[in-house]
Amino acid sequence: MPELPEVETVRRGLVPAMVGARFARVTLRRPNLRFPFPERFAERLEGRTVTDLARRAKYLTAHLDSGETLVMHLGMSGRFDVAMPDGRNLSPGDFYLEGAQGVPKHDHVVMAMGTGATVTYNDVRRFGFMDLVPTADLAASRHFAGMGIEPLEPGLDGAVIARLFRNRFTPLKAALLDQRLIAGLGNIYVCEALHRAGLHPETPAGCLAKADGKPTPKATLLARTIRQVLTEAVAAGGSTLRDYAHTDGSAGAFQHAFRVYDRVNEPCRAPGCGGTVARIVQSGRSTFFCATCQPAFKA
DNA sequence: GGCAACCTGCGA
DNA sequence: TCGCAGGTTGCC
Repeated sequence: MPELPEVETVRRGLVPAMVGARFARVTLRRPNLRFPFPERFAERLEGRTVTDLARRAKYLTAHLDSGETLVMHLGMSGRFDVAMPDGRNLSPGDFYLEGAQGVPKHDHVVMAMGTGATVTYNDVRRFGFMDLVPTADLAASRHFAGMGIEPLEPGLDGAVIARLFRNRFTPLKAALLDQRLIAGLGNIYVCEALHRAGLHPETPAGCLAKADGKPTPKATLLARTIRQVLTEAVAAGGSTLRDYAHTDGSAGAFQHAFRVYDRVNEPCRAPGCGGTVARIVQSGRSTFFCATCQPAFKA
């Protein structure tokens, strides 16, 4: 469940259980997720204290007092179950449905903290991964080298979009999904941001830059709608889709605010539009848009 | 650039 | 049974 707002929601849910806490016991239920776990993974965590839990794009980074950083990515279906010592369950972002036998399937990593809290990583499809990197090398690591701008940090504006997209013929949809340009957007929020900006997803990305490289008004608008949709989604606790249950009120709610995503053949939610949401496939993935709000680009 | 691959589950 | 799913990678 992993675009920027969901990962940020997870981060906030993990902070009370992890920051300042020591790993007492780390149990791996299998040798790998998407990649093998690092050498001596559990031993390198056990006894170490988490000094800070941050997010970069869709990655979580837990800084340890050992000088290493635990890097975590949720892939498509990764999530955390957080059991606090007082019995509260803070599982952030979403919740898995308990299996028929009441045993959660796909619990791959169990982290027992010295405080008594237990943090369990669950990932049905195992596209997520964990890694340990020297904190000093983090920015240059394979995970973060070449990563694009953080969209909610100050700086993403029309001029940046124009500079990043200038001379590119790739469709806007693909350009916005390219983590080397802007890092943190995924399928949902790209569709939503393009809709709010009134931009057709097949528009060549370079169309947002004028001949002199300056931003078009649409570039400025897109920068604004990206930040707007992400900010609203973070405030809503992210989006929770289909197969996840809402159990204690902290699951995401932004899916109710989708204007186009996963709404093919339903009415466009733009005020007074009256159009119908369409679905196309771009680089193998669904794109949802409203042809009325987002007309094909004309040069 | 696109596209299949990684893996599992769900709904049509 | 097939198609589809919030991501990323590596190979055309």
